[in-house]
Amino acid sequence: MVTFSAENYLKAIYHLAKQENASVSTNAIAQKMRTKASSATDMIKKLSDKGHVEYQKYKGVKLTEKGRLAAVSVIRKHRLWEVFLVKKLNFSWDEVHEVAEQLEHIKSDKLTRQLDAFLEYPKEDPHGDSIPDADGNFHPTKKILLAQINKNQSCICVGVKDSTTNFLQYLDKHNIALGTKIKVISKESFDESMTLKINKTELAISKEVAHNLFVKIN
Amino acid sequence: MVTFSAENYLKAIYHLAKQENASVSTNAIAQKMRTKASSATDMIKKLSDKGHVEYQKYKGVKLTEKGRLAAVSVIRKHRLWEVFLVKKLNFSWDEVHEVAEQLEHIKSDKLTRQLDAFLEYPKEDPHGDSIPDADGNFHPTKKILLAQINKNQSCICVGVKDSTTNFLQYLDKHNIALGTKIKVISKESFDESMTLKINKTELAISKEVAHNLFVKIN
DNA sequence: TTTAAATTTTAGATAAGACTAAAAATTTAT
DNA sequence: ATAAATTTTTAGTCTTATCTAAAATTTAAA
Repeated sequence: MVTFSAENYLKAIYHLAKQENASVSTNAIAQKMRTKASSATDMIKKLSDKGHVEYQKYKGVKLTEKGRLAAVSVIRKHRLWEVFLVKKLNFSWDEVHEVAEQLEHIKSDKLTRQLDAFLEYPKEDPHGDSIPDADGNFHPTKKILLAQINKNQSCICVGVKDSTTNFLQYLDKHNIALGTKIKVISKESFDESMTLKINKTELAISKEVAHNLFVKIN
Repeated sequence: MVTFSAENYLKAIYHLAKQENASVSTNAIAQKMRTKASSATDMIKKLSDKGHVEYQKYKGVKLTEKGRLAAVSVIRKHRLWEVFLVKKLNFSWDEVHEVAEQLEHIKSDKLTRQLDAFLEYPKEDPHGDSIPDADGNFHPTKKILLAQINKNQSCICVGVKDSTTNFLQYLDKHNIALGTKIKVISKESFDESMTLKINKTELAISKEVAHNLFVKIN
């Protein structure tokens, strides 16, 4: 049985590795986990003993396939729960993370499977991040920043980069939510501002907004 | 912060105390928690230090109001999650307990509140047990055994006492589920068997069935 | 390339929760 | 009422996860 703490370390290592096969340093792990390097070393040894990471003293760690699967399983659960919280329990985007951090550790394959079905097999979480399937495979993430959408192109809001209450309230006020269809009417190259069409209404947005909203095409 | 383990002990003490104000012995707690008496003593001291129980050496413990509220809060969450699992995720009655044992420890008032609303404020869990409200008050449980229903009286199935797969499959086969309306057509005093009417169909059941099905009147 | 700085590991402590074995207190039985 | 049995507590050990301080190693700089 993998402990909650071990699962969190695996997740941290997974996120830090980003590009497959990169080695992650003890310090980086400690920072991400908000602990001390010595604590990270301790846990690394345990993970290594259990075959979740490949470890060479002073050289950092790499996830094994077993470790990667364990990490991705936690990420899958985290993201499914986030969808549940937003879609079914009316949580806002910025409230879900803390609760999902707890829910992601619940151990029950049936629960995960049924939750996935109940949510109708979502492909992305409320931040626009791809949800891995039960086998640990990712559907490639299609999310890009709104700033990268061309003139006259349409897209769908899938998440936010900045999830401060401030920004979320701004979005709320202008009727931008998860799934909202957005069409880019014009782009100003000098200040990177944009004009959008949202439900027949035009909206002028700044560079800041365009760079903090994730969308997907189609 | 109350640990998972402390929450489980509080729950155990609550269930063991049954009638308010009864003192619970160390051994009883240890048995219920499937640990040793010495472990129970250790935890009792911690709970006492934190004001969750009143403790006198060799005399057992009583929950304080603070302890009672903590226990009831866990029970509330447990039962709400059970309803969720059965009603929304198609779990059967006997599969929910293990998972609910994990989910009951998730800490988020908003989660509990919204889950309650999402489930439309259920009053009973799938076993027919009353779900305490957010202030720790119970709506009195109305569940009784089917065996206690009089001839010509109608009732609604709210839970099972015996939750073996065998029994659940029997119920399934005869179209008895949570919420099924049951009318008692006749009762045999010599073997305590009964004849029921379920959706226009008559069904003869044995004493064993009558004593393992919980129902409520009205 | 040798010293200085940063990183990583080890050693030794602490706290939570559990255990065993033994001591203390309470009950039960004779 | 005293011995025997049972219950409860204490004392000491173990594991997991954390910490601090010090030692070892690697990296960077002069």
